[in-house]
Formats: sequence, structure tokens, C-alpha cells
Amino acid sequence: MPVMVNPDDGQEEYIVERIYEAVIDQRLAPGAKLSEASLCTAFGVGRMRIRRTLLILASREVVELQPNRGAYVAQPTAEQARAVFEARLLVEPPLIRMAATRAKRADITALKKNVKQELAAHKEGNRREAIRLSGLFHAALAQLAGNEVMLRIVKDLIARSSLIIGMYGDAGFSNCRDDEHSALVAALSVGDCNMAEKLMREHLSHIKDHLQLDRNPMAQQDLLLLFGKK
Amino acid sequence: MPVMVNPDDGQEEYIVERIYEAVIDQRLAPGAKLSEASLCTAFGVGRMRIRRTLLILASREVVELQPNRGAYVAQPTAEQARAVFEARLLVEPPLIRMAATRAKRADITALKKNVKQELAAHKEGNRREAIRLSGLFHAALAQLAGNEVMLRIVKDLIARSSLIIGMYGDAGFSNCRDDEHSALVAALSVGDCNMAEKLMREHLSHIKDHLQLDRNPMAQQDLLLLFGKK
DNA sequence: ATCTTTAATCTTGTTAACAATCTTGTCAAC
DNA sequence: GTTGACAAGATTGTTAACAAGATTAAAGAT
Repeated sequence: MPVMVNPDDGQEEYIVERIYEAVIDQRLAPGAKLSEASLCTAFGVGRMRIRRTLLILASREVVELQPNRGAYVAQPTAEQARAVFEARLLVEPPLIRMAATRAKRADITALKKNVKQELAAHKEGNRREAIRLSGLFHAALAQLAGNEVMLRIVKDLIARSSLIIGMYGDAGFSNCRDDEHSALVAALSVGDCNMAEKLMREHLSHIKDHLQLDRNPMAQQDLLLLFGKK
Repeated sequence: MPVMVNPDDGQEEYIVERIYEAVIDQRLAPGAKLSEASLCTAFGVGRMRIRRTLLILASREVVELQPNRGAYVAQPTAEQARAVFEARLLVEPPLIRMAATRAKRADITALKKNVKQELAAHKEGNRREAIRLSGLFHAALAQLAGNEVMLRIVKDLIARSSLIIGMYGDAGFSNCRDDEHSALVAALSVGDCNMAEKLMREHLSHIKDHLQLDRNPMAQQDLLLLFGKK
């Protein structure tokens, strides 16, 4: 599922998408350095294209550009983490309500398939795939609401959520529990808007509540600074 | 009030801001061409910086980049216009509810001042200033909610709304009626969350309902094409 | 006279070299 | 042995020239 940057970006769209996915899958940890040279060789393109790609990612706040120092995968602060999940809590419940009234039979089927795959990934202990499918699930729900503007917003929030979960989530816990996704689909399949909205609210609250926002958020380079001196 | 792109963009932040404002004030009409050369001379900077600026604006969907053809102020379709206002209708009412619980005395005073200036601009027939102040009013409300993520989202929606009103709004009508803004402030000043939320919903609905989305959307260069031949 | 084709001009896209900044490693001084 | 300065290397930022594509104008054909 493409992130759908502007069609203008046509040529480097897939590079943005690859990095975006890597962030969502948590193959790229928060704070990871994205040097121009390595990305150039990795994707086999010129520096200019990489530069544009990084700028696009920075505008989505998935990457942080430090002047003269390079690009790093963003490290959301606790405050930003709170804001992101508060935003999702504000946006996604009404969206799923809209989705509930518009969802067709085929849509429900696709969602069920998604949840099933997610469950399978969990049983296999494939955490990355589970996280990826979980993000796809929420994006698919937003898409059902039939509002491209909101879809873009939700997708960006999902990507940032992955960073947040990577930084503040319990190592053992997934970001979304599958049974909650199943319950959401169940509410949708019987067209219960109110229930769907309520479940979504609870679902997001659960995720948010399992974050350890008071934990000292640190990545590689911060660790060095921390242990170097007092 | 800066649009708050990433701090990284430091150097060209003010160029982005200037163009952004020009779009909001409708000094730049939808479809207007933004050639690199003219922007370079206008701002006295190199082509590279202008290019980055345009890319940032494109990522906000305020500018459309056509490959090998240049940058143009975006021309939202009727469908996009609908989606933008639906998004605002989804987002801003709950936001003003949050704002109502958090607003301090000084905040209310600032809002009242804003509305007063807006009213004055209207009486003077200064449509641009009225539109600008109206946008600031909505942004200030979003800021009161205390969520930076939502603030950014709302600011982007406001900028796109200006384009939409420029394309689909009645020429004689302002985008926001001042009395409605006054009523919103009144509800806030007595801390009536429910009333504030209700008023905001009605307010945005009114704006949306006054759009003529069935009108054939055309901008300057399209006019030229239309009258040139045929 | 109108339409099509073609050449000239202009705008955008790309590449490569250069400049500036930061990082890293080394050496000397305390 | 640690700290500081200094220099070498590497990375990012900028500039300028070049290439590619699009628009415009003119010329020719129908």
C-alpha cells in the first residue's frame, strides 16, 4: 500500500516508500543515521534524489534533518508521543464510524483476512510482520471512510506511532492486540457504528496506556552522551 | 504565527512562510505559476533553496509540482474540497472542546482582539486581511487545544481551505462570518464546551454549504486557454 | 486561412565539482 | 594519564555548468 505522496514525486516515490516501510517495520530504529552516501549506493541513485527523499520524509516528521550533520530517523519526545496518540484518539474513532456505514461485504472480508494474517504472524513470533499488518489494518479502516485527506493524516500518524512504540513500548508487547482488531471487524460486519467507535477508542487507549512515556527515551547516540560523563 | 515547519528548514523557513501566507491571503490564486527564476529573484536566493521550498509546499499539498513543467499553486478538485471540509468538520469541533477547558483569561482576550480586528477589516472592505485573520482565528483555537500534532494538521487544512474558498466561494462572501466567530469566543469565555463544539460544527457547515462545488473550477491560465481559441 | 511540422527559446532536471562544516584521530602539554 | 589543541578525513551544503524536456514562434502544406 503506497503512502501516496504527490504524484509529482513519481520517480523517488518508491524510495520514500521503502524507507517509510522500514521505519514502520522498525527495521530502522529511532535515531538511526541515514547518510546520503549509503542511501545513494543502497538505491543506486544520485545524491540529489536522496536529498529530496529525505526532505519529504522530514516534512512528514519521520526523519529529522540536522544541519551539516545529516538525517536521522526521528526520535519523538514523550510529549510528541502523547500528542500523536491523542490525535489518533481524536481522529480514528469518528473515522471508523464513517467506515462502518460505508463498508461493503468485500471490505469486511479483506479486513478479516488482514487480522488473520496478523494473528498468524503473532503465533510465529514474527513481530515485524505483525506490526506491519497492524499498521495496514488501521490504514485500511481509514481508507474505508472515503476521505483521502484524512487517510493521509492517519497514515502519517501510524508511521510516527511505530517510532513511538519502538521507543516507548514494552519489548514483549505488540502494539496492537489482535483480539481487539477482531472485535473491531466484528462490530463493522454487523454495522454497529457506536460499538465500533467505542472499541476503537478503547483500543487506542490501551496502546497508549502501555507506553512507558516516563522511560528515559534514548537511542544509540544519546547513550554515548549519557555514559561519557555525568 | 509561523507555520512551524521543521526547525531543520531554518534558512528557508521564511520563504515557505511568505508563500504560504500569500496563498492564504489569496494574493496567489489557485493555478498561479511559481517559476523558479522569478522566485529566485524575488527572494534573492539560489535555485536550490527555491527548489526545496517548493518541495516542502508540495508535500503540504499547497503547491503542485508538474514534472518538467514547474510548480503551480494547487487547484483542489471538488472532491478534495469536500474532503478538506469534512476533515475540518471532524477535527475542529473536538479541538475547540479541548480548547474550552484549557483557555485562560489572556487567551480569550487575544481571541476577542482577533475577532475585533477581523470585523474592522470587514467594514473596511479589506477582504484579504479578513481572510487572513479568520485563518489565524482558527489556528489560534487549535493551538489552545495544546496538541502540536493537531495544530500542524489544522494549519495545513486552513491553508488548503483558502485555496478552496478562492476557487469555489462566492465572490461577495467572506469565508467566515464574524458573528459566528464572536459566538465561538462567547461560548469559550463561559467555558461551555458543548456549545462551543456545536457552534464550531455549524460554523464549518455554513462555510462548506456556501461553496459552489458544482461550479466549473478554473484558474487564470485556464481562462487564457479557454479564450485563446475555439 | 487553418492546421501541422519544425526550429528556436526558455524552463526545469541532473550532474559534477567546489566550499563549508563536522567528526575523528593524533600529538603535545599539563 | 588526562586534557586540550590541531590536523586529516569524511559528510553535508552550495554553486555552476550541462542536459533534457516543454513551450512558443515561424514556416510550409493542405
